[in-house]
Amino acid sequence: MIDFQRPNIPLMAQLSPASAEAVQRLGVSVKYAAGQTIHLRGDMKPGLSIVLEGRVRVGTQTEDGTPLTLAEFGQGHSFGEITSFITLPRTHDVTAIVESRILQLTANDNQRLIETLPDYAPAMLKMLAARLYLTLETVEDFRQKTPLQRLAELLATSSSDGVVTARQTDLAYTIGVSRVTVGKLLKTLEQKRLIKRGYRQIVILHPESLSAI
Amino acid sequence: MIDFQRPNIPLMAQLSPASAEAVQRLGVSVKYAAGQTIHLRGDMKPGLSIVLEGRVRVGTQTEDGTPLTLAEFGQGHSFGEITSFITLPRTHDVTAIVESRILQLTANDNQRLIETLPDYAPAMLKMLAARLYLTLETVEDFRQKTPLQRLAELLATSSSDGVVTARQTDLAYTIGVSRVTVGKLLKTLEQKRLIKRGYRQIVILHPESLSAI
DNA sequence: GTAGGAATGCAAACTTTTTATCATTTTACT
DNA sequence: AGTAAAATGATAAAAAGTTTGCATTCCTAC
Repeated sequence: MIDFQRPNIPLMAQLSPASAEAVQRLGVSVKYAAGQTIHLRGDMKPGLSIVLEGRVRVGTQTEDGTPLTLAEFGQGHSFGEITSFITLPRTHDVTAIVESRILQLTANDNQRLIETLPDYAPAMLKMLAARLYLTLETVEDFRQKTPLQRLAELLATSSSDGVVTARQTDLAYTIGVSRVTVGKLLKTLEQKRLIKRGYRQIVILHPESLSAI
Repeated sequence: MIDFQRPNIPLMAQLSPASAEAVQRLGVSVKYAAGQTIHLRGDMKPGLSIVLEGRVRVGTQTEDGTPLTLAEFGQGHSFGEITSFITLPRTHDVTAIVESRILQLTANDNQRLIETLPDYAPAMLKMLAARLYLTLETVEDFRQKTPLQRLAELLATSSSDGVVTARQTDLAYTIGVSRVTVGKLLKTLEQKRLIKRGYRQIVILHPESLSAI
């Protein structure tokens, strides 16, 4: 097994303490209440955001407006990088899970940081490259893997302390199948004693076997 | 209809003529014969490549080794950016379609360009952001759209002069279904007079209706 | 602590996709 | 020009996934 670099890097962790502080001085810190929307898919408001405190949920909605969760970001993680470099609509909804402080940087702020902080552009490039890599792998998974494999991988990678806290509806959306199918797949995984189904949560009993599917 | 920036930008087109020349001076130009492999999925050889002349094919292989085409890149386009920023294996195979000259830049070269050319990092950031955007949209398409919609979109976006030159096997792999399904879908599109099926090619009769599916 | 909403479990009917084959057409190569 | 390989067209049977519907369980907010 080759020891790859972990391709999931918080932007702030890549910066020197001095640079991280310069970033915080330039941006505007905004407080969001639990559940509050930070921005919506389709918004044309450009800018980079960094989670200073708290936790945010990245997702979309169904046509009928039901929110769906795709991922969560904690402290030090950034989002909205794309819109700070190129004029494009937001790809996802972002809402605060708990009360959170988000550092907001305009495209101009971002430009200035690139010019003034020598380690900023490299950190951003590395982060974007890592995110692109993960996204490309996701596409390959959709092409080549079965829903069961995608589900097993999702559970294995998104568990913390052996527990995945998510609705089946969200798991379903993430791997691109219906909720009913996720229900069936979870049942087969449970019958194989790899997981245990619960309300809004899955307990991972055997992570290695899950990843191996 | 909002006029988005086209998110498919050749790196070299983003650089000033002087910078483009500096890039060429630093890298090594390698000539590849038609059909020759430039690198393979899984390779751990890092580095950025730029197509100076010719055309390359990006793809993968099935387990039995049959090559599959996902995309083609022409002059000015770059590939392998990810590996020049972070130590990760290649995500795709790349081969020359026709005799091509490829500029090879090591991770160190790349680093030096970031430090010395003021417009290099911004160009690279913009390109990576654009590519990430397209890839995220691809993931969303897999989640939300039907194979027919994915096929129609693929045909609409990858036609040049109203013709898409590709095997059904490649179209199938790209949209994540079997060749038989692509055959059926193409048949229904033909019956709707939106396309015309041919050997190794699809003629687009009505691009607007295709995009509208 | 209870009511109402949210999430899950499950079954049946239906639709879509895959797999497996095979004939036919087109192309590439000698 | 003739032949072998490659690609396409098509079909049937099997498998997988979706939709619909409903019962049950769990949780949250009065």
